[in-house]
Amino acid sequence: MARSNRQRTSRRAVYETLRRKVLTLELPPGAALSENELGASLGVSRTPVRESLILLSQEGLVQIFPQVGSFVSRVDPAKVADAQFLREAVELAALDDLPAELDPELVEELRHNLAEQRRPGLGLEDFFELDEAFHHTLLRLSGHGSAWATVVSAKGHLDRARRLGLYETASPEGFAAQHVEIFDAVLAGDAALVRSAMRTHLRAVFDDVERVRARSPELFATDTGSVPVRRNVVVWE
Amino acid sequence: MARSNRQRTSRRAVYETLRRKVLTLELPPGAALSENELGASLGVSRTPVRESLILLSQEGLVQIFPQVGSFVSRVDPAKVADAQFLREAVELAALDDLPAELDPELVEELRHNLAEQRRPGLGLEDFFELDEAFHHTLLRLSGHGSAWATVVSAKGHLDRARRLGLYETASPEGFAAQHVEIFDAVLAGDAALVRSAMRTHLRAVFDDVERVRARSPELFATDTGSVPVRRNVVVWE
DNA sequence: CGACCAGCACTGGTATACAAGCATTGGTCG
DNA sequence: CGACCAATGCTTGTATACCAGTGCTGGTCG
Repeated sequence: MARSNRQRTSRRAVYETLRRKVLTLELPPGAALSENELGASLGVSRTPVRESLILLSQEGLVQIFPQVGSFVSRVDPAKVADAQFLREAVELAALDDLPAELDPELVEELRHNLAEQRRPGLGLEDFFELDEAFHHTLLRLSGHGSAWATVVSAKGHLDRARRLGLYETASPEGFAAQHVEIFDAVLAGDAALVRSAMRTHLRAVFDDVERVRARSPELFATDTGSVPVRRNVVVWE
Repeated sequence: MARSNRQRTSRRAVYETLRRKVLTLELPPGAALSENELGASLGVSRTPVRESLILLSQEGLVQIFPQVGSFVSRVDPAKVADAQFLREAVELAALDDLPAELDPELVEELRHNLAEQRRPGLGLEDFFELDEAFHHTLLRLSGHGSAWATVVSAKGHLDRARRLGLYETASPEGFAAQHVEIFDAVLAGDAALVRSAMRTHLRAVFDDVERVRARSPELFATDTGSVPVRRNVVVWE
């Protein structure tokens, strides 16, 4: 008898909330995160908050300085590059490994996803969700869907940077078109074309990040080892 | 002014101890992990133990069932395959990305490492350490050394399985020879040869795991969702 | 004898109390 | 006026107390 593994513990809720807020920049890079404050504002004690921060810290989204404070990590260009490299490696390897017969259900899912992406008046957050699902489904298509989890946890830095990029450029249409290009190449079974289309797509995302960096350097880390000052520079509000 | 980021908190010590014990199979798959017992045996309270277990659980090395118990994860073949896939993707992509001029310092490090691997009377644990360092240095050679951290945290399952394999076959010599082969191909700058040698090597590791599985099925998971019984079946002892 | 059921012991989840350490800040002293 | 320094309030780290829920177990009742 399989038991529901879903834990609706308060730690899980806090973790997901905080992670979302960090990724959506609602908690901007550099913001101070006090366990006490967060607990009070979320209506729980320090314990679940603290445990969530530890998890986020392992993902690199939060930095914890003992006896000093916890802070939302600044976007580290080196880590963004790492995430980019890892993601590209995994996604390209997966596409190299596509089966001869594609799962029609997943293909239909992709088709529907792409249609949604082109829906007029689509919100930015909605586009991100569809984008995530698109890439995840591509991985599932090659039978390596569960590797997505690792990619996700590694690409936190990349995601924040991408979001910054889209907030500025505000044109998901170009990316959506690239998605279609990839999808068509997959359907055509043209491995080389799939590879180059995906690589172009992912590199475009990366270039976007670099543009943002030139404009908003304060969100990016310079020295990862340095300890930020306490309360003065806090962006929190 | 850069501050020492090294935290020598008790949580860190507990985490590293537990992780090592899980990876070396000193805590075998399926073993029950009581926060109270562990705390008592390590001389700390539940808190650092608990936080360590949460971290290990995020890595997939431990499973936590609320109000039931925490257990060392059984080796999940699907996760082993995932780790294998991810590792292969990353390492091959890195080797595709080698610079024209190799860092002579790293090359020397690799040469020294390989010499150590062939030292007679080498212990199994020592070989593992060298093996890790070898692959990590290869990544550094391509400038993607920091991506290794993600690979490490994802390949926990793979490592345990590999260890099982080496305990049985007990012949690191074959793997050491493959390492030399890869290294020589890198020096020669033969990208295609590098790729095939590395792929052969990693696949050999994976096949080893499958052999072990046939012999010791009790260490492997069948249904990841099922909750193990409490104290009876415990392998601990 | 067997099925059932209530109590019990143990689990992890959460809240709280205390400890150790850092940074700011305001005052004092040279 | 400036450098120094100690008090103070904040931080995270750790220990402990309590809670809700689970599986086992032994006794009871049919």
